[in-house]
Amino acid sequence: MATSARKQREFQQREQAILDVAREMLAERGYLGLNMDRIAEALEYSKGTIYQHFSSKEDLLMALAVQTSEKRPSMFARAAAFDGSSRERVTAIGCAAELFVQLFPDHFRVEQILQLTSIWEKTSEQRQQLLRACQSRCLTIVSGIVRDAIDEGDLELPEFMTPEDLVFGMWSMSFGGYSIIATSEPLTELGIHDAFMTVRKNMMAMLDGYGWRPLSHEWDYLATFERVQHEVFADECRALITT
Amino acid sequence: MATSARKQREFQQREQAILDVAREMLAERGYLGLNMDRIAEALEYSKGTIYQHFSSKEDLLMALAVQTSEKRPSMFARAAAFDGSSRERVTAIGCAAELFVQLFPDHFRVEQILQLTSIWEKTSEQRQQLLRACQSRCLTIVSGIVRDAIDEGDLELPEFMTPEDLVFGMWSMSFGGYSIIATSEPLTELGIHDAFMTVRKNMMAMLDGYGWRPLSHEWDYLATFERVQHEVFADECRALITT
DNA sequence: CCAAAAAATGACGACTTGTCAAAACGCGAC
DNA sequence: GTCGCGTTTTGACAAGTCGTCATTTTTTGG
Repeated sequence: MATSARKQREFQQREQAILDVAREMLAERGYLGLNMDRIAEALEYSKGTIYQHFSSKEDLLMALAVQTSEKRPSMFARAAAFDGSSRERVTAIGCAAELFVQLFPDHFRVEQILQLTSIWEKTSEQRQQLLRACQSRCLTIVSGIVRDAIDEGDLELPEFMTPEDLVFGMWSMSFGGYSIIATSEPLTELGIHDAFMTVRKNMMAMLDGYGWRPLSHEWDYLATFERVQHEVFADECRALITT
Repeated sequence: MATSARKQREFQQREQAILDVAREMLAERGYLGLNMDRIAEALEYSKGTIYQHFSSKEDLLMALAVQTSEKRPSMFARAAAFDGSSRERVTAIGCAAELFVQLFPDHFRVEQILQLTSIWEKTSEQRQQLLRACQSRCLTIVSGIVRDAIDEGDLELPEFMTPEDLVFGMWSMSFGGYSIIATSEPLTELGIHDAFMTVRKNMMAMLDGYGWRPLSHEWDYLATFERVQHEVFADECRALITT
């Protein structure tokens, strides 16, 4: 007999409830504090039931990562559709990336945990691919903008450089910057007073270095950044403030 | 009664042996595969003896990180002493950073494991400070070069930007880039054929963007890079090749 | 050679993860 | 209503790990 629709709905609701509890637990007590028994207890289910949804603790972790990761390509797509020059559009991507880490501050932790190979290996192939697909979609969106810039004559890449090489630079800069922000706390003590602003400026410098026109002294990209916040990600920004 | 010198030496040798075995185990089987019982067994000591050296598994991990980390500031210092323009010297730092990750490819993993807050918290305050001190020494060396550049008139930073903000950019770029290289394997599939070279070029673009003279089209910094490899880090490069 | 100090041992308690036989449940048939 | 059968849930359990500490072994100085 096919499982009734109601049953299925309940199953999905429970899965979401597990994820919610797990997310909170992870944020509060870290990877070692995430505990299948406690999750079961908190939800008043038995452990066996939890294991009907996730084959292991690592699989649960991966599910958490997938759920959040899926929001990034959609944010990137909205940013890429911003009406402006190619360089304004890549600025919009920067805005999306920054908002993403601010909206989902725990996601970075989860991703870092999963990058430990011994943990990654214990997760299901299927979920691994879901995660890779998100990454790949993001990269495609950004390299598309780089190609547009070249086609429109705003950018000429040096010989032997592909658009992907430049995307790799932006990726490194943002991933590295946000990782450092997330893990090395006393950045103000090191002389960095607004780390997110610093990431933006360093990114602008790199794009200036490649000669992506209009250069940052010819156009106020910080203003573009704010326009994107208001025009494209108004809801997200509001959510961030009320949090 | 003072412990005899021989005893002390043996103790230190054993500590090193533990670290060696742990390092290998970690490289082979990851964080979850690192196991105190197995370490004891491999060395033919009892577990209690291992715990005389390290108060916990996490403490052992931290010791591993400290041991490798200490080599970075010394490499940075040698790079900073390179005889050339300020921008050549910062290129030398880039060379040191790249060599460091290539010489100690596992170190990145260890650092990433430690960054999981739930693990970091279980390590001793003393070792935490050792690690922070290494980081701080590196930052000081690099920001010193930036200040030299400003003093010598090779660089003017935009208003409201400190030397540390620029150092943060270089740090983000290299940390992010090397992290991605270490964890996202199929980079060639994404269109990045020589990821280390790409990091170098992206770094040059950022410094060009800040107008750090001589700019990269006025000076062949890739040649400088190779000179540094031969003149400053000849031994390290040889070690890398023979590995 | 002996006694006291130091070092090494490994059985043990506490805690986790993941399994699975058994119990509880849901649902249609009668 | 209640019976029977397939499904779902349960929690005791096996296996594995960390870290401890009373006990045993080794070393040292006299």
